[in-house]
Order: sequence, then structure tokens, then C-alpha cells
Amino acid sequence: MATRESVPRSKRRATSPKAQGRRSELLAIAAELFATKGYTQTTVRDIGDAAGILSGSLYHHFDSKEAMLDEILRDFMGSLHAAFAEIVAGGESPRQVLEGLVRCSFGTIHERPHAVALYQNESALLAHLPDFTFVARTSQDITGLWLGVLAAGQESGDFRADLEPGVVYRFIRDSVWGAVGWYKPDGKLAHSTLADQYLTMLYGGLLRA
Amino acid sequence: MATRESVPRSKRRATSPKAQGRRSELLAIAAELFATKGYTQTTVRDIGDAAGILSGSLYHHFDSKEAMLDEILRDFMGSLHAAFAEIVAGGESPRQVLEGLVRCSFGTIHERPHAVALYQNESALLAHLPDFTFVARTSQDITGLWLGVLAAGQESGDFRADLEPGVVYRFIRDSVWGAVGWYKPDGKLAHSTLADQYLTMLYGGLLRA
Amino acid sequence: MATRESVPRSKRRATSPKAQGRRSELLAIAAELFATKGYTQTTVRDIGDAAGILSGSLYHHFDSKEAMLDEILRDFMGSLHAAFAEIVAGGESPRQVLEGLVRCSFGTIHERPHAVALYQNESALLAHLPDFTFVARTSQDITGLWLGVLAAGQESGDFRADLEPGVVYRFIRDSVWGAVGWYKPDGKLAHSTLADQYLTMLYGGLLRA
Amino acid sequence: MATRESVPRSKRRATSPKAQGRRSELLAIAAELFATKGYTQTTVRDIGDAAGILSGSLYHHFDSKEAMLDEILRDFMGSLHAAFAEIVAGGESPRQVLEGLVRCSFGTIHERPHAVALYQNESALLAHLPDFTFVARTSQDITGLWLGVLAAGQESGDFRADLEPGVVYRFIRDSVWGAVGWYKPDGKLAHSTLADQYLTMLYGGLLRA
DNA sequence: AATGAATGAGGATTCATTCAT
DNA sequence: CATGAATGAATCCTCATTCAT
Repeated sequence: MATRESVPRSKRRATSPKAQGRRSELLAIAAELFATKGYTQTTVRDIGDAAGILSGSLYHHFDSKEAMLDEILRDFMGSLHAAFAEIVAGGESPRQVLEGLVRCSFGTIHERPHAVALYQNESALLAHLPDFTFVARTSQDITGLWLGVLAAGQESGDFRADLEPGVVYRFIRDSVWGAVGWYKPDGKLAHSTLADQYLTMLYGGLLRA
Repeated sequence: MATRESVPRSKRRATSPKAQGRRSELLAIAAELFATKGYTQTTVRDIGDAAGILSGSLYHHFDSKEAMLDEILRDFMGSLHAAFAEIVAGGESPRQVLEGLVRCSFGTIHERPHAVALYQNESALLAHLPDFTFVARTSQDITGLWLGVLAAGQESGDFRADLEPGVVYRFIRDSVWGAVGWYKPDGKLAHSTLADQYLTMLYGGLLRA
Repeated sequence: MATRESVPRSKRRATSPKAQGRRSELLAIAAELFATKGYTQTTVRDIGDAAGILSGSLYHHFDSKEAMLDEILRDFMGSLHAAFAEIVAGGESPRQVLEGLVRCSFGTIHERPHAVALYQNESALLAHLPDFTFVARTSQDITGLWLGVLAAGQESGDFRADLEPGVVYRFIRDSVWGAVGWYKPDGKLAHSTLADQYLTMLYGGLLRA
Repeated sequence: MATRESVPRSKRRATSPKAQGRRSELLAIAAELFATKGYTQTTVRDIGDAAGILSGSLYHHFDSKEAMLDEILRDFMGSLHAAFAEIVAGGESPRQVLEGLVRCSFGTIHERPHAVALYQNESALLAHLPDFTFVARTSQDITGLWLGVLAAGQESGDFRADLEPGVVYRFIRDSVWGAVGWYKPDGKLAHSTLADQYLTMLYGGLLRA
């Protein structure tokens, strides 16, 4: 069930002190392009151009274009799962934990919009690439965390019991992550304010009491 | 003397009586592939193979791969907007209209899952293709319809007034359309039942009263 | 040495009374397109469009696109050679015969500009197509006719003797046929007037006497 | 931070020191094939084969097959116009200038036969390609130079006045450039000797004085 | 005589990747 | 570390041609 299987040694390069910095820069550039234009629509030349080097030089840092995507997603899925797990482990009430998860999600959208968009938009691709099953696996782990909270909330009487947790989870997940498609990190609508509004709707519904 | 004026190539597709059937078949095949594998990941050969003809033969029916996507999306966006507009024009209460829009959305997911998925997943691509501005345009028209209903509901007192309609719309839209990613048309969860649950959450919220 | 070898029977269709008219129309259309856009750049669809039928229907009249070119050129080369031969056989003085040949050339440019242009412009193509050696052969026959006249003129003392007939022939041929590239059949410069000017230059030169 | 502005693709071809040599080689190969087989009949694979590389590798040097033609013709038209302009600017008598232009033309046929043939034979194609209007434009500039000399010669009394300069120019141009179709650079007929004969005919005419 | 769907071969172009320098 | 020339496979598309209707 674990998500952190280690990467085959041949795939990860020797991490010289400053080389890591360059790697991160390149991955950030790639992530932005992947998110903006789509992974397939982004050429290694696009990445090279944006980084100021020739496309062939990328292969000094990464084994392949796919390896870049792998690293981006592996890092993202790992931290996301870790962050969620920490919140769940906090031992607060289901209602407070759920609020924490939602706020954490919006925080992630704010801080790492490209990785989120990648995770959201490239599902068709990821499902076809054999090396990316870890994404689905971590996804399921995360789903497990959320379902646990929802079940606990129904048990404790906090959440209404006439809804299927699976449906509720997907409802929340899709609405929250969907915000990555339109949320502007530097707009006037702060991500915490957005979280407030979403939690209000989520908890109280749309109708006037 | 023969008629010599040359017909513009793009207009040549005279809708002959029976040819339409074949076109529709091919478009359905293409839509499924586009939705499943992604537009860029789908080759014209994939489409030809699935249709039992050679890839080159597709060009007897369509000008290009892009033209197929265009036709699929144009048709979809058109009917969707029309269906929504009809519901809005029904003159019912905001609450009833909103319910109608949500149920219509789930019905569309059920009946035309591939087109919905396309519309959902290929946003990065569509934003970069100059010939597909109509998608964004129709999208805005649809947004206008929903915002109108939400505003009317706030005015009438049906909907709570402490939420921004723009945020509410996106919340609903993303949660509802997101279902295309996991809803199984032939599963045990009927789309109308799904709509019920979503409306319950949407209207009443997650917390026990 | 003869030029009129008969066409293989399988290649020429049964000549029903009116079918010939249609054939001629189609060939005229094809010739114009071949001359204007170039043979390779002209698609059978272009021809079909211009004729008001589908490209496939052309194959009811001709075996292939190449067969159309063959028929156009064979007819043209044949009549041209015949016309030149008749002038040469007229028994007039070399100077009069040469004048006749030049006038006949301009008349041909006027009346059959497309075939002339084809003959002029598609030399690179014709040299590579094995079925079109007849063009080069007839061309040589025609060259023979002109060289004969030039030699006779030098012998008779009409033409200056310090020029190689081969060079003179090419000089005349290129300048005269080259006119097909800019002569306008319906312009104010009549082809006979043009012939006058060319003959003046040809015979008297550019310098003031 | 890397430089992120992307360089326009068409401008990427930085003229690196040694890369120019390879480009020129490839262009020379392409020009010969274009001239011999025709532009359309020449495939990029033909060019690649002749150059000893794969066809796809050509795109490392040039944007497209058309770009190769563009570069060949642009360079040719430019030098031709420059050479003619320099002769005209020399300030000699019209008769001497005209002789210079003719000799320069034969020199060009001798040294750059492929480019000349291209310019001569692909008129139908060039007229249809929107990016090649510069050929027609430079052509007109060149025509202007010749017409100026012819007019000056008529004014000075060197050239006979009963001929239209426009017709005279086309007569000379077509006869001279036409030689590219049969002149053999390594044959026994030197290009300067050929120029002699042409000038003799041009100035003195065919008839014995 | 003509249609329209389909073939099959080929053509230009793209692009991830390699490697000698 | 980076360059730049080259690879080789794949992609979209074109087009002459065929044939059942």
C-alpha cells in the first residue's frame, strides 16, 4: 500500500551539490510548460528554449522527457500524500480534519499550480503509460485518507449519513482540484478566502437556512 | 461548356443523404479515442483502424484530424448550450432551474461522455489552437446562463447571499463535470441517482442539520 | 526517324461520335491547368473540379493523368511538325521559308498557348518520363527542318556564313517560343505584329544601319 | 535564472562559423536536383540521399523544402541584380553596356546553371507560391535596367528606333536565358564564344550585309 | 457517364534521442 | 556542461487510381 517505492538507481543521476539546483530549475520550467501546453504538446525543444539551452543538453540532466514528468509527479504525489497524512494524523475532529484537507488542497493549488494541473489534466495519458502506475496508487492512498475522515464524520454524527462517502469524496475532490483551472495565484481572490467559501458551501449548502 | 468555377474545398462536404451516417460513425469513433487516449495521442491511424479503413481514407470525409475535433466539439457545445438555454427559458423558480441544469449535466455525461471528457481534458490544447475560440465563447455563454440563475436565486432569497455567484458556479461546474472522469454509464449508480446526491449536497450541505 | 508511331490500341478508347467532343473538352481543360500550374502541381481533382465532375470520373475517358498529357503533347507535336514540314516543302526561298516558320510559330503560340507552354516548361519532367521520348524525337525532326533551311540560306548567300546553324537555330527557337511566357492572346499586340518585329530583329539586327 | 524568451523559429539559424559551409553544400545539391528533376519532382529524400544524410536531418539546417528554394532563388536573384546594376552604372555607351549585360548573362549561365534553370523553368510554380513574390519583383527591377539601356541606345541613335524596347528586351532575354537549356558548361563551345555569336546576331542580324 | 467510398503508396515534416567534439 | 549534426521512427496528409453502384 505504500507509495514511496525507491527509484531505480540507473535513473537518478549523481546528485552533485549544485547540480540539484539546476535540475530543479529545469523541472520547474518543464512543469510549467507541461501544465500550460500539455505534456505531449510540449517538445523537449520548448523546454530547452525556455531554459536557454539546446534540447539535446537536457539529456545531460535527465534520461528522457518522460523521466522529467516522472520526477515532477513523483515529488508532487509524495508531498501531497505526506501533507494529507499528517493532517489526518493530527487527531482532530472529522470536521476539523476535513477542513484541514480542503485548506491544504487550496494551499497546494496556490503553491504548486503546475503540478496540480498536470495531475488533473493528463489522466488520459497517465493511464496509458506503464511507468506511471504510482500516480494511481498514491491517488488511491489519498482517497483512503479522505474516505476515512468522511466515514469517521458520519459515525460521529458530524456529517449527514444519507450520502455515500465515495460520492461525497469525488464531489469534494473534483470541485476543489478543479479550481486549478481558473484560480489566479496573484489575483485578488486569496486562496484562503476561496477555501472559506468552498467550506461554507460544502458544509452548509447553497440554500438559505 | 462545363462549369468551371472551383468550389472552395472546405465547403465541398455536401451533406449527401447517406453520407451523414458514415460521418457520424467516424466522428463517434474519433470522439471515443480522443477522450480515451487524448487528442494528440490519438493518431489518424488509430481512428482508421478502429473504423476498419485506412487512415488516408478518413480524408475523404474530413479535411483533417483537427476538423474532426472541431465538428465533435462544435456539435457538442451547440447542443449543450441549447439544452441549457431551454431549461433557463422554462420560467421556473431559480431553485428548480438550477436543479434542471444539474440534472441535464448528468444526463449529458451519461449520454455523451466522450464529448464531455474532451471538453474537460483538452483545455490546454484548445487554448492553443486558434480555430477553437468558439469553445471558449460558448463556454462563456453557458457561464452567463448559470450566473443568471444564481443571481436570480440570491435575489429571490432562495440561495444564500454571502457567496460570490462566480465562485459558486465554478464550484458546481467543476464538481458536476468532474464526474465524467469516474462515472460509469453502465454501472449500478444511475446518473439520476447521482444527480440526486449531488443536489442534496449542493443544496443542503454536508453537515447534519 | 518518323514521328507518328501509332498508339497502342489498349490505350485509346472507342471513339463514339460525341464522346470525342467530351474528350477534347477535358483535354483542353487539362492543358490549361497543366500549363498554368504545372503538370505535377495539377491534381486530377483540379481537372475534375474544372470540368464539373469528380476526379474518378475522368478515368472513364482516360487511362491516367499521364495519358492525358500524352494525348495533348502527341497531338501538338504532330500538328506542329506537320505544319513546319508543309512550309518547308513549299519550295520558296530560304528567307521566305524561315519567315514562314517564324510566323507559323507565333500563330501557334496564339492559338495553342497551353500546349506550347507545356512543351516549353515541362522539359525536366519529360526527360524523366520513359513514355515521352516521342517528344524529344519529334523535337529533333523539327530541329532538322530548321537546320535545313538555315543551311540552305547560308549556301544561297541569303544568310551570313560566320554563324553556326545550330546556334542560330537555338537562338531563334528560344526567343520565339519564349514569347509564350508573356504574349497575351487578347492583348493589343497582335501575334502577326509581334512576328514582324521579331523578323525585323532577326534579319536586320538591333543596330542602326 | 535562465533566459526564457523563446527565439522565433525562423530566425534561429544563427550563421555559425562552419555551419555556413554545410548549408551551402546542401543548397548546391538541392539546386542541382531542383533544376534537373523539377522542384516538385524532387523529394527531400532525394536531397538527403544525394547529401548522404537522412531526409529528416535536412530540417536541422532548413525550415522546409520551400525554404531551400527560397534561399537559392533569393541569393541568385540578388547577385544577378547586383551584377547587372554594376554594369549599368559603369557609364559606358549603351552598346557597350548591352554587350556587358549579355556577356554577364552567359557568364551566369556558365557558373550557376542550376539557379538559372530554376528561374527559367519554375515560373508556373513560383507564380502560385505566395512567398515568392520577391522573384517577380526583382525580375521587374532587372527588366527596368535593360529597358533603360535600350531606351538610351535608341535615344543616342545606336539602336534602331522602329522597335519597341519591351519587345526587344523580351527577345534578348528569352534567347539568352534559353541557352541554359542546352549549353554544356564543359562542352567545346565556350560561353564567351557563345556570347560572341549571340551579340553578332543581335547587333547585325542574320542577313548578309 | 458519373458517383463516392476506399486504397496504397509516397511525401513533407516533427521530434525524442544519441554522440562526437 | 553544452553544442550541433545526425538518426530513425512516427505523424499528418496527398493523390492517382479502382470499383461497386
